Amino acid sequence: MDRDILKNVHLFSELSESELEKIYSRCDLKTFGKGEMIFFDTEPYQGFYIVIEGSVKIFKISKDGREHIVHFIHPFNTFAEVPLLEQYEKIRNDEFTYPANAMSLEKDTKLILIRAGVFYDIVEKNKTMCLKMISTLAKRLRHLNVYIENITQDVPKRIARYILTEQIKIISENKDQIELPISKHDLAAYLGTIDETLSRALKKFQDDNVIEVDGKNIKVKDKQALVKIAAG
Amino acid sequence: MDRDILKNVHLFSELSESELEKIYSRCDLKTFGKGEMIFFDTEPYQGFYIVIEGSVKIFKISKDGREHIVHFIHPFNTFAEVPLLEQYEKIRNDEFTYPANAMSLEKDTKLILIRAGVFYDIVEKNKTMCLKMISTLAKRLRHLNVYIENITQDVPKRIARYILTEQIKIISENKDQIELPISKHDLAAYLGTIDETLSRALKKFQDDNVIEVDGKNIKVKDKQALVKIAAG
DNA sequence: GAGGTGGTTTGACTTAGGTCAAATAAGTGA
DNA sequence: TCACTTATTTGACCTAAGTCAAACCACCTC
Repeated sequence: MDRDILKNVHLFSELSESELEKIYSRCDLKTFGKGEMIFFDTEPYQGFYIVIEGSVKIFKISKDGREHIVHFIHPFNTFAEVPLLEQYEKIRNDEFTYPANAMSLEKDTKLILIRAGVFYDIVEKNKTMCLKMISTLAKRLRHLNVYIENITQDVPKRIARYILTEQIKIISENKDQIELPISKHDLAAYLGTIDETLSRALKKFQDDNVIEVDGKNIKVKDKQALVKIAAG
Repeated sequence: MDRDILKNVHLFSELSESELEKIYSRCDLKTFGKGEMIFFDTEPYQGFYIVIEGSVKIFKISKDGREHIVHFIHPFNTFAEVPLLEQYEKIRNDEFTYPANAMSLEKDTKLILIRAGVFYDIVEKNKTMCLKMISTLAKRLRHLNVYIENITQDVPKRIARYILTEQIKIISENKDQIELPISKHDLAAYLGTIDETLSRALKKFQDDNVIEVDGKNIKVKDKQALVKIAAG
């Protein structure tokens, strides 16, 4: 791994060369296969991760066995920083587990593990990083707020919202065609539902001529209708 | 208001006298009646609040008009800091609304409003405060995680969990008797359900001899059973 | 091309929990 | 204490979305 990769990580973008070097020399690079578990919510907390390549899902399993995906993490973003930060005041406490499970979604997901001690050393000396951390947390908080807002809505609404916000990314390239970046199973879990319900709802949209589904490809045929459903 | 009140606010607990003075001289004290709105999620962001007396609920209204309470805020805690922090990098941007609604829950809820500018001035010079902010956010994040975990469970489970965690506070005074700190309506909204469903579920618990309900007073008669339901 | 192995879809069935409407109980100010 | 508003409970009913079981499909590998 090239050390300069660390510069792409927003959290580290304003560190000095020597600080980067310090982190680089003390972090672990790990590679995971598709579907491989990165950690369980039962295991002791070691530190947080940065995605370099591939993607990761963060999820919880409810007692009835259903999976609920809370985040997808893409390259240069971090995950599992929260226990670290929450513990800040009782620094270096050992008995702490991860708050959720994490699984690799792609064949060669490359991650960097930053151990708690390394992080504390840096953050204590670096206010900019501290502020960035705050900003990251705030964004995550907002994300969870949206998530909560969504799961209180019905499934078609959640799907419509998902498609519309996904589409925003694509529309900038002038297309009404989007490609799901994840499997339908993961999408269902992310939307807080199950495969069957998602499948049926998509079919209904198709029957109503709102979208056209072909595998992972979705073509929006009636954006107005979709917006209306999403707004509910 | 006494200036020393600010010392009770965890976020400010390690500020110097002069810093406290600066905040004190530049903040607004506001009083709200029960049920009075503090802000709507449509109005421009002004700054964050600190509860001095009384309590506050933070909630969202879904399009079908249902209310979902996300937080209850009690004395010496802050709320609505997130937009402030998220904006940190584009400091002092004006066009921003509150992410949710806030309403006073008691007759004389006293709040302090800290405007964005004041906060930025302080935090930029004070690393401890920065770290505390991180820790606050991290805790809030965890709270939301629990919240999400809960709303994916069925209503009886959510109630059981609520009772058990509420009871923890009381048990320290050796009681199996708890008193709901909020109305049943608010409890229902907090548990992500409606009054009727909450009522029926409580009745069921009572019929099953798990608890005894008398207005806001709940007596736990069979803690084992409750634990079992909560764990489910 | 046969046989796997996930991912996805369909159908038949069940149910938690929502809606609507109305009765009761509690709380509050004059 | 009365009158009136607000909170809580109850009953009858309905529906979104979950379960279970089975079929289908699209890639892979051998």
